[in-house]
Amino acid sequence: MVTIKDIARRAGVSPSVVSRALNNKYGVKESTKELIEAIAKEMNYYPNAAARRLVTRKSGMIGVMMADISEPFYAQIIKGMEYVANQTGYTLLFSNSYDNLEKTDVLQKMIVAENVDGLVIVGSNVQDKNFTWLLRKKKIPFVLIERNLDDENVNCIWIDNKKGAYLATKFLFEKGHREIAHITGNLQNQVTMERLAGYKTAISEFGLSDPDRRVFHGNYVCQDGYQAMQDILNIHPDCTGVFVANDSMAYGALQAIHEAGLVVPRDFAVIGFDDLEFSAFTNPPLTTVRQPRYDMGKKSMEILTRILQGEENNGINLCLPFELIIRNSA
Amino acid sequence: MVTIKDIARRAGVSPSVVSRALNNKYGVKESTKELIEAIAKEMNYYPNAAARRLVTRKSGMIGVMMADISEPFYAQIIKGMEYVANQTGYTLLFSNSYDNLEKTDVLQKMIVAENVDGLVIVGSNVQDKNFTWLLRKKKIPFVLIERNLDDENVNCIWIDNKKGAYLATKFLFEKGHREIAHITGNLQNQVTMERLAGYKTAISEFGLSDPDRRVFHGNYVCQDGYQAMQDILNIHPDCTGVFVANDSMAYGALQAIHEAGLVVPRDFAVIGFDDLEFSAFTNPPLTTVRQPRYDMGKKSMEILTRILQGEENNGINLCLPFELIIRNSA
DNA sequence: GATATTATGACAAACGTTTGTGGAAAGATG
DNA sequence: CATCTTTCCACAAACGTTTGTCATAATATC
Repeated sequence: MVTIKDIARRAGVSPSVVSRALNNKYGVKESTKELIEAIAKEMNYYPNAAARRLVTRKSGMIGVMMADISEPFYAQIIKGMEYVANQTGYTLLFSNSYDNLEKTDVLQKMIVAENVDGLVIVGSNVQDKNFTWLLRKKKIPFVLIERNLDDENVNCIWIDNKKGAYLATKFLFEKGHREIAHITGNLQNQVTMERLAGYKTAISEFGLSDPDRRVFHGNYVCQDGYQAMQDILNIHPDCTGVFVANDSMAYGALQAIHEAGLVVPRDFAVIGFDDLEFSAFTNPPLTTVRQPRYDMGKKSMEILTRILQGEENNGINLCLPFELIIRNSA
Repeated sequence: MVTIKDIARRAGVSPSVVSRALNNKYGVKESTKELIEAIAKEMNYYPNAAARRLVTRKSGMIGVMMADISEPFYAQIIKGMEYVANQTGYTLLFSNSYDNLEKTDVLQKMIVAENVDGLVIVGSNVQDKNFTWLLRKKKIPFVLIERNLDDENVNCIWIDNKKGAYLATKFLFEKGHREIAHITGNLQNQVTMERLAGYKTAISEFGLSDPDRRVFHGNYVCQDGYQAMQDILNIHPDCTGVFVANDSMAYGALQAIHEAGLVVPRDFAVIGFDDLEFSAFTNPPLTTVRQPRYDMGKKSMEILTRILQGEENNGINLCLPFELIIRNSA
């Protein structure tokens, strides 16, 4: 391993000068700085991250917590975050919070063992006061994606799920559907509840039948949408449209409808939520509510880095626009 | 920050004893060990990773390089890797090698700055001797996924792409298709060439027309499959089947066929490669060659950890089985 | 040319661990 | 009781940086 001392020896200076030179600090002659840089490059020197972190008490890492990194929903968010992380030199450290129990320990490790400089948490339930308390005590900035807390000390990036769900349902109504079902996600999830609320508001507003009657539950995966859709077709043969809480479940619903011998959108209308990459390629292409996922990731990192550089304070609350993408499934 | 010294003071022992106690090392009395553990827990102690890494010269991290973490292809691989990483306590450090230029620098950082204990590289072209040289010199074990080098010092996990492609093409032939096209991936990629070779072998063997005539190129994304399929339909109206080098492009192909007013599989047969989660939900569900992606990820980490624990040597060459998944698109 | 000022670099401490070495206390053996 | 082991723990060095302080050399000022 080539260290700062090796370079110092070769350059005939002390290690501290090398450190200052390589970090563009004040107090080293231009010519020796150039010499040192040349030697460092020639010797293929990279500063040891552990040593640097130990003394600076900064890790140069941003922790990213999500339910399950392999969910396609997160792909664009990650890409957005990486885009700015690459520019600013931060390293992203991912961690899955499959269930909430684990989360606390994973978080602790990220915060106190790995010493992350900042944190972005997407879609988790952070009622847990312990958690924000720790972060605040250690003054670690964090931003929540898919959450809208009205705490003016926490940064949030979100979309208006209720309105999105409302408009999706309304779209079905305007297409002439009167018996509209809804497949929800996990009921512990705040987003689920917001979308459900938007659906119910629309149903009530249009004077349709009891809003609770046609609500079916899933957990945001294809298979659940498939199952729920089969139930809907069995229990409510008069149904002609469904608003599905996310695209993955909508895929399953499309298949169930198809297998029942019905044709979308002629016999049954489906509208999803998220606009995953793949939704343009379903058969028929899925009408859905687009979330600006790439932007969500990008903004989250931008906010974080600005706070870390002292250019901005906590308390950003960013509501991003969604967009109704009309394709052929409704 | 609560350090080992704080615990030592509270327990009335020296820091070294605390370290040994917490790491289950020989030489500390059972009762004091229990005392120390209790205090550590009460004070919510987590060892500082930077300090530990600095002295042990081990990072507890495994670097993972892939072209683009947001590609759905990698999701299950990642999940497999995480499954064993969670058990063994390693942390995964991801990095994208969008293009090969960057790769070297990213790798250098991973290896010499972050000090990763091991590396898994999926799908990259590692002809680059510089690269393996550095890893070997530093004795960092690594495993290549989707590669089959006959260097007996490097660990490889792969599937027989040529055979898979051959069987996929053969399947179309047996279904009665005589004019079979192929949409390839990026031609710089070894996997692409293997699948192309399998296709050509089949075409030649069955005495079909010049194998090169119906080969079209894409770059593994939906849009390319869509485009290539349109070209096929225009240029070769006699074509009735296509073997597509991966599922993403097959999705695009399905859509192009559908938009041309043709029905799959009645008018045109499509067979893909990979078996992404989503392929069961296309319309019609996609017939494809399944790669055991979860297993690939899992095995890669298992091999790595065994090597790191000295239980095994380099030179593992693991050929995993693929499987022809017959659905309704062919 | 003497003094004041600035530019440059050397020195050493610190970050929080791990680990080799040695020493004291406790126990075993005769 | 003397000696030999063993058990347990304290001490100190080391890992590769960064950074505050101080010394010297170079330059400027009069």
